[in-house]
Amino acid sequence: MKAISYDRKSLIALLRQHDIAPTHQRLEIAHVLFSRGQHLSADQILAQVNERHAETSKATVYNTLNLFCQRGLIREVLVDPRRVFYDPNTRPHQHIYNIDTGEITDIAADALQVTGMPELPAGMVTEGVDIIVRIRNAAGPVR
Amino acid sequence: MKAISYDRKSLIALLRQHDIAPTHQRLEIAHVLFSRGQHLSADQILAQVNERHAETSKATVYNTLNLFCQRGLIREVLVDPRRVFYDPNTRPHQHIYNIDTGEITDIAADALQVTGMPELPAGMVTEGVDIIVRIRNAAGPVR
DNA sequence: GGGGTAATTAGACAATGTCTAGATATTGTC
DNA sequence: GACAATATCTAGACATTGTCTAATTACCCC
Repeated sequence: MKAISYDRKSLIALLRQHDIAPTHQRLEIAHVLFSRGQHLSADQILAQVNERHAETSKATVYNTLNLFCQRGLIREVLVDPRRVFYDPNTRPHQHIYNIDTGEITDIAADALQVTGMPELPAGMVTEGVDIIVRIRNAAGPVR
Repeated sequence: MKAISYDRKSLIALLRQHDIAPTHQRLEIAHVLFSRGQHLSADQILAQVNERHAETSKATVYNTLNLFCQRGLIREVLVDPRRVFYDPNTRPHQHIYNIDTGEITDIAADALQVTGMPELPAGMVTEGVDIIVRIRNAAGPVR
């Protein structure tokens, strides 16, 4: 990750760059996502935003995450059928998913290369290629 | 797809090969999956199995799909955060997902090649590599 | 055919995410 | 700053997908 300082001003600028009005709640949510740089679920974000004082509702967290996705500020990661994770890193990269622990790790895009992409039907364009490498402990899950 | 006839006897043999007792409900569910060779959600399978006469409960459909997955008879496909799709083709291959229509198409495994897999942490093994190519209509979604 | 085990069932429950209508905040204009 | 217009936020109802439980039913083997 490039070293970016995510103070209040940087976050406001970041939202403005993506045509998002920087409200208090949106800044709180952006702060949680970008300061940790981790892959978090809506639930985890809701909990962290309201850690000290309850100040953001569930609806706002979901609305905001969907808005951030639409505007290209963050990305969805679909690895666990039970919930969506959100990735503050939108530069091209792929993911390793530990099916025992649930841990998600990045793979740099320049490491992984895909060749042999088939022709798409006429009029279709590629929106993105998601790669998930599922790993587990060789000895089996810890019980 | 290899041409396989999925009559009752073949399906019974298929389940037995995977250590699954061939009950009436399991055969119905296997029939829906293998005769169409499509990617179906639990809901779609439940509806198709009970199309003529209601004979299989929701719980059984979910239990059976999970059992089939565990025993390697079918595979989960995670492309839509709202529901899991099940793929009767377990040979190595990847998927194209049309984000406008929801359509899922196979890519033959020998077409797509991935190079540059990073080293895994000690004691970890790869369970599988899932690739999803998200496509859409170049002109934007039909409204 | 009887007894033991495995499978199935209806419906309650859980988790994640969406929607609605009313309240609150923000912004631009004077 | 005050106002109006617009955008955002909220609580809680709702929807959907999937799991669990306790009781019933089917299957299998002797």
